[in-house]
Amino acid sequence: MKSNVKTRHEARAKIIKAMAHPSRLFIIEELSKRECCVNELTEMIEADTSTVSKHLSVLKNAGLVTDEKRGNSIFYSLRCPCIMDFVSCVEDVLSSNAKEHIEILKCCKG
Amino acid sequence: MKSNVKTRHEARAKIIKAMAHPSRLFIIEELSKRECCVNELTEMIEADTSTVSKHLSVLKNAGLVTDEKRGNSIFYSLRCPCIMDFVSCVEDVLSSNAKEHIEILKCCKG
DNA sequence: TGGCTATTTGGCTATATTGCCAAATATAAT
DNA sequence: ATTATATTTGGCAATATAGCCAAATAGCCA
Repeated sequence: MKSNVKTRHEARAKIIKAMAHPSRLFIIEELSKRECCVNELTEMIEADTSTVSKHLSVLKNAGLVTDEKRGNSIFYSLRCPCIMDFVSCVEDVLSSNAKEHIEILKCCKG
Repeated sequence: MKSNVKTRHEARAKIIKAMAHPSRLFIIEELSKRECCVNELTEMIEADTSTVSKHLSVLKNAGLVTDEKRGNSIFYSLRCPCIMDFVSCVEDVLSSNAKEHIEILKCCKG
């Protein structure tokens, strides 16, 4: 693979990898509705605060979210709303998978 | 997090995780142009055949690609072309990141 | 100042992923 | 049948990730 092509895909993979976790997808979905602080997300996810904080830092590092300190809290928000379009594409794959499984079941039954 | 919400995000994460690797993104991009067999992809990627084969099985397992045996080879193709729309969203994030870095540099220079 | 709340960081263990090699399998061609 | 070609599988070592606890940090308020 040519070096510049490799670099391009590494950059993309970095961002996609940041999304590739259930809790982080949950966070992305919540932030697409409204900005949230760490505490709010922690309560929703029901994990350790430090764990959620680390997830947020992964997302921030990838450039998917931004944070803003206001009063006592830090509010996170989604940086590129187009991310949610992607989630809908993932849903397409999922339903496509489900259809195929149903087809396979039909075939088994004969 | 409610159990059904958790399940939904786990399913999504599984698919996204399958995309989250430079070589697999390269494969997805190539397959979006035309179907390819393992050998072709192996030559392009310049890795061990077994490595590429395993990447393909990850993609297949997630339902992102299908394979079809023809003659001596197995041809892989992309199952949901909308995946490429997502890649363009990732590009948005990347260029948005780049812009921000440039802004930061400007600020430093004063 | 000193305590309070919100968040991040360090450290650790458990688990998952990657990529190579060698070996197994499958199919085509001679 | 034997050989050659294409692909997958098993095994292993190196590396990366996840999540918890404890401790550190930062800003607010009395």
